[in-house]
Amino acid sequence: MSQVAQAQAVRRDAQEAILDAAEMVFAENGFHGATTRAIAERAEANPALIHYYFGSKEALFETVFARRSEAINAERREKLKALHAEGPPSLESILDALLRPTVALGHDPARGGAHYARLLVHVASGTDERSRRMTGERYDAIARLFIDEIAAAVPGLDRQAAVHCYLNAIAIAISLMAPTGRAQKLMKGPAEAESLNDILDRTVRFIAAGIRAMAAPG
Amino acid sequence: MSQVAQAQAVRRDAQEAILDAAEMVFAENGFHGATTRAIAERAEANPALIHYYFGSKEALFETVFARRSEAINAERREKLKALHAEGPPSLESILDALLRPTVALGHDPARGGAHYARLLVHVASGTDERSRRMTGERYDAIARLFIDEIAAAVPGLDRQAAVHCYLNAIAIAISLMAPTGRAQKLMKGPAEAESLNDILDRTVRFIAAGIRAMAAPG
DNA sequence: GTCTATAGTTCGATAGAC
DNA sequence: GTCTATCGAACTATAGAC
Repeated sequence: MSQVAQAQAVRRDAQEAILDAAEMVFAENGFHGATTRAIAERAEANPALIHYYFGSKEALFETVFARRSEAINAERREKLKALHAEGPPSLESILDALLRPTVALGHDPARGGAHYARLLVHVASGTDERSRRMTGERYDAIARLFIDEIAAAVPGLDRQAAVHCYLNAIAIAISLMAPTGRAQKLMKGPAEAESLNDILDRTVRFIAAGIRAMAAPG
Repeated sequence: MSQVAQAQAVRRDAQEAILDAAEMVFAENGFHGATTRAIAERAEANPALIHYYFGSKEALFETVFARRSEAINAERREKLKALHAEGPPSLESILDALLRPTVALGHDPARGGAHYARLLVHVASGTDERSRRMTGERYDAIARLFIDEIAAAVPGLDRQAAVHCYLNAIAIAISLMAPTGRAQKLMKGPAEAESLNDILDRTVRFIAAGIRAMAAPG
């Protein structure tokens, strides 16, 4: 490796180290609860590098939020494509394609997205202007795609109802992304360990039944 | 009114003005995004009064969060009591009793709880230690009560499933508390205005169907 | 390209006058 | 009980050395 290539590798690693650290620190307490100092410290990088690479704390936040969104939505589209290759997909398989890429973030350590999952909870449930804009920019297109899929899979479901069904599904997905331990706390007896597939199966069954109930009149 | 009583009235109003202002400012950007200066400014009170009355920003935050929680849960218990006076309540009526007092906060201006609704979204969806503790302190008891009600209303639903059903219901309720306009944004055509009763009716129908699907095996 | 040092604000909290 | 004034710390961001 030439000296130039090595320098570029170091430089790229430093940027990614900052992004990884920022993902962790922003996940903990959101945008306002994080400090660029804490991010630089965790990245073992110089505080000034954050501004050199990203320009501002705000720009770093948006970069971190955007970084994994394309991979998530690409995975969703691939799953949809695979489903359609086998004929009209079932509502359950559509919901699995929608939920699995995000719920897995918090439950599948191999993916390394646990911190992004918590960050996504912050932004997706935020009511401030920035959160709404960022959510829209990265997730409105995929939302419309899945709303159309849901509407097509359930006869009698009009588009307005499909939108509400999609938002209900996402609301539940958000609550599953970042485990808070509240379920275990509310159980009376000892909680059984649940696999990702168990969680998705029961959740998809719940949402699918809810959606079909919205198609029936009255 | 005596001078003493008047002074006490003024003092009580100042405290409440700070609480009202804090509710608004904390609602906007959460705990870390709020400043005691902004709260004092909006309350038209002296910044030092916040520490005099409440001790710290942290204590003020917890006081604001707790202030409306008892009223919300008392309303839920009253609704449950009224339902039981007419025999075993239906699942739908139980869910209405659970959701209406919180969803109404954001949609019923007369209640004046729109800011608390947004604050509740922050805390209830937060994954940090303080959010989890505060949610547990104020809402775990009522959660266990409704989990028992749901389990009793749906034959074949075990307690573990009832806990998940409750959490799914709350996740959807949280998404409805603070309107973000995303539903309107995702509609293709012009959105029809929805009343609180319309929102609750369709949401209760969705959740009830989901819960009943969890009772059936497989 | 990466660092040190620090500017310029703004924060939560408090001391002390009245 | 309520105010003014301010402290010390922490913040984002940047200027300038290397």
